[in-house]
Amino acid sequence: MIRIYNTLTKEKEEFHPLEPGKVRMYVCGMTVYDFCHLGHGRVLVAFDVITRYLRHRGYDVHYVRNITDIDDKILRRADENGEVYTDLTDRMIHAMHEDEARLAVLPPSEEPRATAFIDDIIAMIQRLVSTGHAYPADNGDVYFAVESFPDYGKLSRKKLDDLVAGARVDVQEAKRSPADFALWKAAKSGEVSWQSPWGDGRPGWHIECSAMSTKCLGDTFDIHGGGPDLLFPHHENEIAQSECATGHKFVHTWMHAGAIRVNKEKMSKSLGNFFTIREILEKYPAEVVRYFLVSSHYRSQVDYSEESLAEAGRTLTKLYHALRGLIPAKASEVEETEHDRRFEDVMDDDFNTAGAISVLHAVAGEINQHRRDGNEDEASRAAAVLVRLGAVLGLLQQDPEAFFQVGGSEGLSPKDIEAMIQARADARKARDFAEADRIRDELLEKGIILDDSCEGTSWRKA
RNA sequence: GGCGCGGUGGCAGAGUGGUUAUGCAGCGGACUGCAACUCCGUGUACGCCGGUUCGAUUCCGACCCGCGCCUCCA
Repeated sequence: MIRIYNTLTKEKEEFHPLEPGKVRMYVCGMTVYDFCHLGHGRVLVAFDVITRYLRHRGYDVHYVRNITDIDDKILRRADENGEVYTDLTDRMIHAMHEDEARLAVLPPSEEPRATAFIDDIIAMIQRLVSTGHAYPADNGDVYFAVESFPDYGKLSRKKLDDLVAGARVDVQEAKRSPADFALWKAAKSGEVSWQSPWGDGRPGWHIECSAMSTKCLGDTFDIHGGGPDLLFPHHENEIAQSECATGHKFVHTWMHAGAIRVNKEKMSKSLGNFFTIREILEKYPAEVVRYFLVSSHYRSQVDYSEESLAEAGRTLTKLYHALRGLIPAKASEVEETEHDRRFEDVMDDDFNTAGAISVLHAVAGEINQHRRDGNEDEASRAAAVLVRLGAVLGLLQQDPEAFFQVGGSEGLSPKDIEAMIQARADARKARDFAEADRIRDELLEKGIILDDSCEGTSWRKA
């Protein structure tokens, strides 16, 4: 039985999808005006693992992750760059797909874009206007009337009075209440716009997710996820719009990832302390970054640091060492082990990936023991277990040699390295250990570590 | 100020009312020509103070500290 922490109820609940065996999940994706940073990466990887695990447990998962490709920030950035906004969004969507692929994030089942759903967005706003939950204002915008929805604040636990009193919200003459938010924004001259009953304009920030999720998954669906900073106001507003428009409960389980921090502060656009995924991937192998993300629970805050990434690299190296030189048995031919059961036990508990990784280490230890005992057959069966459990976390799917030797060495081709290894082997055979060690040291200086074994010598990047 | 989350061994990070997390680093041993890899062994960790209990790191209360949201941000 899978249990999931639901932000709406603030409790871990047994997970029962609305339709047995089927999971309908929506995750807020990117607003595409810049490269993805590690915070985006965390959400991408977290929900990728969740999807993989739900499928592993036999659910048919329909995973929708949107792209918001029209918005103030996009228009501003395109303007700064002096380009058509669609050129910017096309470029960023392409970059995002590259980042995802490198992090081994599987594509969602559907990836709807806001600009392809303008008709649905307008239809939803019309429904809200006609039922009195929204109103066109004098400035040409259409606003959601927050006070028309008594449940407003149920997700973020905020009281409307506090929000208004806080006065941090955008004070707008045109709004009836300061907490009201825009569903439709009137176009300024020269801006991209779509026709609507309220004049030319474009959607406000939150409505696109309500329209797309409802269109793709129905009025009510199982899981809605996203980053921690979307909880308010974005998700709160989505609930208000959707429940008022459809008259049904919007989402059963709300899931929010924890923040990535840098020096104890949240990594964020506004603080400017963010590292883009591609920046990080210049310094660390993608799987190491993924391992780092998966090694803590998806809801906990996690500090990004060079040291943490380095440690993740050392640890992942150890796991691949267990697989190196082994041909894993066919996973389908290896029956369920107690490791599989333990893995499911911990993952069933709100996707405890940290616990799951400890199972991976237990399996690796078992492989190494079998190998040491010369029990190749058992080792290859255990390797199959390691690879199949790794797959659920999106780890350990590479050929170990590819992992160890990624990129080769500066100035040395794999061929050069092999030649030096052979020269060292000859020296060792002649018991010229000074020469053998000289060669090993020379390679080490160039970032190559040698591992001897009874089958010969293999190398890896330091 | 309001709402919420958290403080676990040198570090990272799970978990539990009484029994081993796991990983990295360290130390001792085995293996090795020497290393690396691997294996074996090795650490009286649960912010502070009360309470409940036969027993609390785990439950309850207060306190201290850190973080997040309350405004665009994943």
